[in-house]
Amino acid sequence: MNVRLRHDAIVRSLRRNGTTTVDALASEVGASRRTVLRDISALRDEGYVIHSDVGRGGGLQLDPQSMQTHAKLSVPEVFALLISVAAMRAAGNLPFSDLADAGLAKIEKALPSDKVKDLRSFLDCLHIGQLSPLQDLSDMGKMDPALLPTFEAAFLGRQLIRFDYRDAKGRKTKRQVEPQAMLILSPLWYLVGWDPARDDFRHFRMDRISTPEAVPDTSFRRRHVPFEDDVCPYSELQK
Amino acid sequence: MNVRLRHDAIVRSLRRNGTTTVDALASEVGASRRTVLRDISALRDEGYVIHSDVGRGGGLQLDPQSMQTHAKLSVPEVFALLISVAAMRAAGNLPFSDLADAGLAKIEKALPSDKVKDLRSFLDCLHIGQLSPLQDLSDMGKMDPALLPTFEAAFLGRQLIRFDYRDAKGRKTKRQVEPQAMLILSPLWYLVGWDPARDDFRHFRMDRISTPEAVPDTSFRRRHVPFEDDVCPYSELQK
DNA sequence: ACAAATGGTGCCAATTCTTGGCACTGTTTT
DNA sequence: AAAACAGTGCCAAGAATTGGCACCATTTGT
Repeated sequence: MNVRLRHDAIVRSLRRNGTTTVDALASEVGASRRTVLRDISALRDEGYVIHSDVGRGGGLQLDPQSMQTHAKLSVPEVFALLISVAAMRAAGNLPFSDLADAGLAKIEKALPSDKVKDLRSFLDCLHIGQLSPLQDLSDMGKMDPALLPTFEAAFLGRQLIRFDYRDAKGRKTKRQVEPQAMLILSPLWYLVGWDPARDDFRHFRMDRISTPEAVPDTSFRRRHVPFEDDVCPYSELQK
Repeated sequence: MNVRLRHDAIVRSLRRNGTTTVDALASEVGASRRTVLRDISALRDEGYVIHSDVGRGGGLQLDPQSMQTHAKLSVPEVFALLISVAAMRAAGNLPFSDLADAGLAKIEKALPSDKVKDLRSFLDCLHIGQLSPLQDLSDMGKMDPALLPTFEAAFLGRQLIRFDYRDAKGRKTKRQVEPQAMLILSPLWYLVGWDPARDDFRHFRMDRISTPEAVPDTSFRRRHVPFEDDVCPYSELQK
C-alpha cells in the first residue's frame, strides 16, 4: 500500500473509531507498528492534531477541529468565492468574515502568483455598496451569463468591450467602452466603463446589457474611477 | 529533490514559460528526460491539462484553466465560506453564485461525512433575508466574537446557551435558551431561541448579547421555527 | 511495588520504490 | 530525408521506505 493511501486510511480510521491504539491501526492498515508511528508523526507535521493518552487504557484520538479538507479548486471557482466573501464583508459586520478571509487567504496562497495578481486587480475594480431603498427594482431582468466572463477577460486583457444596451426608458443603443470597474449594489450589478466616444464614464446596469463581446486589437489604460468612499453615489445611477 | 517539489517546479515552469520542451524542463529541474516525462504523466493524472505539440517546433503548454489550487482548509473556515456564499445567494441574483456553489461543493465533498452532516444541519437553521429599510440601525453595536463559536457548539451539541441580553430599551436580563436558528437580516444577525421559561420562541439581536456560554449537562429537541418563506417577518423583530 | 499496556525514539538491514539511461516508435516541420 | 519533438517499455543502479528490535517513559490496575 502506498504511503498516501495509508495516511488516508489512518485518518479515516481515527475518525471512525473515536479512540484507537497504534497496534490496532497497524493491523488494520496492514503495516507495522513502527510505520504507523512514523505515519502519525507525519500527519501531525501536516497539521492534524492527534491526542495520545499513554499508559494502560490509553489510545489515539483525532481532534475533529484539526480535520482539514484538501479541496482542488479551479481559478474561476476561487474567483467566485473571493467575490462572495468580499461582497459579504462589504454588506455588513458579519462575524464570520474573518474566518472566511482566513480560508480565502489559504486558497489564495495556493494559487499561482500571476493569477493572484489578476484576482487582486479585478478585486480592486470591484466596488460594493448598499443600494438606496428608493430604487425601483420592478424592471430588473436577468443578467446575460456571458457578461461576466467577457468582462473579466476584457478587463484583464485591457480590451474594449462592445454590447447592446437598453436604458431606463427602453431606448436601445450600441456601446463600446473600456471596462474600468464593476459596482455591486445588491441585487443590481453595474459595469462602469469609460466611453471614448463621449470622453466620460458611464454606468451600465448589467441586466440591461446583451450580446457582450471583447473587441480584439484594442487596448486602453486604467483610469481612476471617481467613487466616493468606494461606493458610487446614488445620484450617479439615476442618469 | 523530492517528487512533490519537482512536480511543483514543473508546474511553475510551465506557467512561467508559455511553452517549453521536455529537455528544457529536465535541465531546469535537474532531473532526467525520462523522469520529467513520468512527472508530466502524473500531473495529467492529477487533473492538469498539459497540451503537447509533437514535432519540430513543438513543446509543452499548460492549460491555465486547469490550474487548480490545493487548499487545506479547516472546518471553521469552510463553514465561514459556506455561510458567505449562502448569504450572497440569498441577497440577490448574483451571477457568480453558481461558480461559488461549485467551488463549495468540491470543498464539501472533501470534508468528512459527519462534518458535512453538521454543516448541513447548521445551514438548515440559518435564515437569510432582507432587512426592512425602516429599521433603525443607529444603536447597532459590535457582536461578541465568542458568540458564534459558542452558538455553533451549543447548536450541534443540542446544549442550552446562557447569556446576558440588553433589549431595545436598554434593560438587561439573563437568558437561557435552546438555540434553534440563526437569522441574518444584513447587517443585523439574530439568534432565534426557544425560551423554556417563557415556553415560546424569542429573537435576540446578536450585538446585544454578551458573555455567552453553553450550559453543560442539558439537551433539547429541535423545533420547527415559524418563519414565513424562510424569512422572519419584520414585525417579529419589533418585539 | 510490580506488571501490563500503551506511546515514542534510534538504529540498521531488508525491501520496495524511484530514477536515469537506452533503445525504440510516432508525428510534424523544414 | 533529416531534425526536433513527445511518448513508452525495460532494466539496473540508486534512493527512500519499511519492519524488526531494543529500549525509554508514562499510566493504570493488581
